[in-house]
Amino acid sequence: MPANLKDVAIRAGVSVRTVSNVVNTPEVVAVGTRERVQAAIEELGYRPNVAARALRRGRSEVIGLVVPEIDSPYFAELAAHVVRAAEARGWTVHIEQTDGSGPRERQLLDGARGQGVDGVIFSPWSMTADEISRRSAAPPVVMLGEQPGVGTVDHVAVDNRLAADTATRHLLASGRRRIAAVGLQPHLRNETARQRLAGYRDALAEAGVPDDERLHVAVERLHHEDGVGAMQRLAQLDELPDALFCFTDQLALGALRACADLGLRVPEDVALVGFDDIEAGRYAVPSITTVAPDKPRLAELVLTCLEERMRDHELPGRDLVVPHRLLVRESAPAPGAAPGGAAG
Amino acid sequence: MPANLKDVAIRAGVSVRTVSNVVNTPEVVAVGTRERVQAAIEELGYRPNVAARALRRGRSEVIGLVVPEIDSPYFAELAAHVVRAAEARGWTVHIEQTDGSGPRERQLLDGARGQGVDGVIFSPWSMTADEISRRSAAPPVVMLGEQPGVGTVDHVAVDNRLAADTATRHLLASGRRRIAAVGLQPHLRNETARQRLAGYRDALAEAGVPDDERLHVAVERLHHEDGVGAMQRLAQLDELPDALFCFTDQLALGALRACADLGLRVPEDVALVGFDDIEAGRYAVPSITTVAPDKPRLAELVLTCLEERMRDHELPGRDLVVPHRLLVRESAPAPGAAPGGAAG
DNA sequence: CCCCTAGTTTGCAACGTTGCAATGCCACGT
DNA sequence: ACGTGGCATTGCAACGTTGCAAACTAGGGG
Repeated sequence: MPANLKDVAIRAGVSVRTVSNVVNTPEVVAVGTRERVQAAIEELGYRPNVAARALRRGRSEVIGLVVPEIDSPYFAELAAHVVRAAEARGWTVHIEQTDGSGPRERQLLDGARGQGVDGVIFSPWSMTADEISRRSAAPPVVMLGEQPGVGTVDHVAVDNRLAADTATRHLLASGRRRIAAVGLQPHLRNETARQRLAGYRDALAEAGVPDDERLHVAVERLHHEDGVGAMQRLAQLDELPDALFCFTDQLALGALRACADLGLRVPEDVALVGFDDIEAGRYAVPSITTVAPDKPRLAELVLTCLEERMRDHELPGRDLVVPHRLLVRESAPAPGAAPGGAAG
Repeated sequence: MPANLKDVAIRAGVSVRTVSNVVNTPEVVAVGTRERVQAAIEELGYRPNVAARALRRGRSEVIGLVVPEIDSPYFAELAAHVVRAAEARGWTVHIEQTDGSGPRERQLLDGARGQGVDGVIFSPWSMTADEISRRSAAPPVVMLGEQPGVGTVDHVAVDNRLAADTATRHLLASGRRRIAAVGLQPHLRNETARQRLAGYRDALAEAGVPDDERLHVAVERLHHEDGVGAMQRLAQLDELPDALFCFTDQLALGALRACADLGLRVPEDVALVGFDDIEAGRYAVPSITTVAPDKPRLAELVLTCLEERMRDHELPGRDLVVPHRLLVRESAPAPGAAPGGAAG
């Protein structure tokens, strides 16, 4: 049985309340008493019971991180930052996986709310902001990823449309004209993918390059294997694409693998741009040119957002943008660059 | 304010206790009452308060997963399995990162214990089983990774020595003789690395190949960049190695990248074997031959272990082995295999 | 010598839930 | 009509903590 306040109180010869004060507001306790109590705490190895504390205080100091899959490198890297940033605030992080399924997202969001977390970071693939807003009350929610319209929920994301535009322009600038867009998920209400497609179209339109729908490749998920499949399908077109804008680095890495199998050289025959800047993309051969969201900033911003909402539950929905930059690497080098050279 | 049992009780015209019964043991409640109460629960959107429940029951249904870094693909993949397996048991998972630092491991292990988790899955890089055993009591701990001796704590791992032996034999069988071992971490008490080195030596000894210490490469961490550095250092030896046994796939991927930069062909000039079977290794060019632990089984086993220990806190420390297999892929093909072909 | 103040310490109640054991109710058998 | 047994429901207390406000102590001024 772990020691509780009472045990410590008896040992130190003070009241339970005083021990609680030593733990929570040591400055109001006389030095002598404080030391005596602290000694008793050490001796008994006392740790506050978080359940009791949460019950009494009405706060658990736990937040939920609800993502489609924690083993996708992007989410894993993000989670690492979130956990660190949470720790700096004295919070711990619950992880839940939705696999991107709508029912599961709904269930978890409802579940997580009763689950005694103080806030939820939610990365939806199927649910829209609207739907989420409607499930009112309880712990504040901050969404990852863009959303159409402004609900009552905050959302934090890079400017996907602009980023996709930048990425596509980069390919256009190096002379590519048949640029495929890989990563649409029409079976999900994936607003992020839509924004990226929109940005891709912006760039094509601006450059006067026709938007050939045969170059839009839908995928089931966003894993390596989907990238392989996408490239294989593209290879069957009458005319090969000369570049791929992949909506995630994992897709790009899959496409890269498929290119190798198809005997296509990257970037000579096909250039590749990815999204997310996952670690593996930096070390691939060739290294993957990618759009890098500022992940530490993203994590920090999301937590700040939650923090503010915990203080004031009535805040209106906000729409926060995280900076990003295009990291030009080997799979889609700068316009006139000489071939070869190390990763960025 | 979320509804509580009392609100529901009033609405349904029954006692608080009956509502509690409906929630926990519906079979003891008369059908009519049950339906009335369930309706009230729906209407008020009642969710049990987990803090109160945990306080009263003495169990939180939360387990802690303490790993060095959640963004390492191996741990991310493992976490995904652990979360899924936990969910099947109605548990949620807290994630904590130690960065492999000893003090931090100690702190978290102690912290997590007071933190109201029912059990801890702990993946140490610095602490030994001995040390962990000594920090007695409170929630049960199951360790990931091998440990010397048998403490009072369970540990679950693949047979690293055997696996390393198999991997090294594979390289020897294909004619390699100067095989480097990459991934020692002498600055940590990393027993896993030691076991892998031991297995590597077993294989060399058996084959009568001298164990050249210059081919043992220590690394700071186990990331891609460490693999790059290791390969670079190996390239400066008088005589190049003709194979690398890397203790993680990330190291192997880093080495692969370095080989490309050094103009070394894989596997023709240098063969690579990794460990962990992370997704990225399956799609690399060439794909990485690797030792694959059965991760789903590992997760399942760890949770079963915890479950048993929750029931009986006095169980002796156990030493559980998870199956593994060598996946032969392109970076170190089978002995007489023709070059080329797809990943496994 | 007493009162007041500031500085410490304390008791009580409550957070929402569930274990325990008691109570109430009804139908059945005698 | 009455006792009995079984099912359904209930009240009380407690889990460990902290908010609140009261109580106590000592020191200084009147």
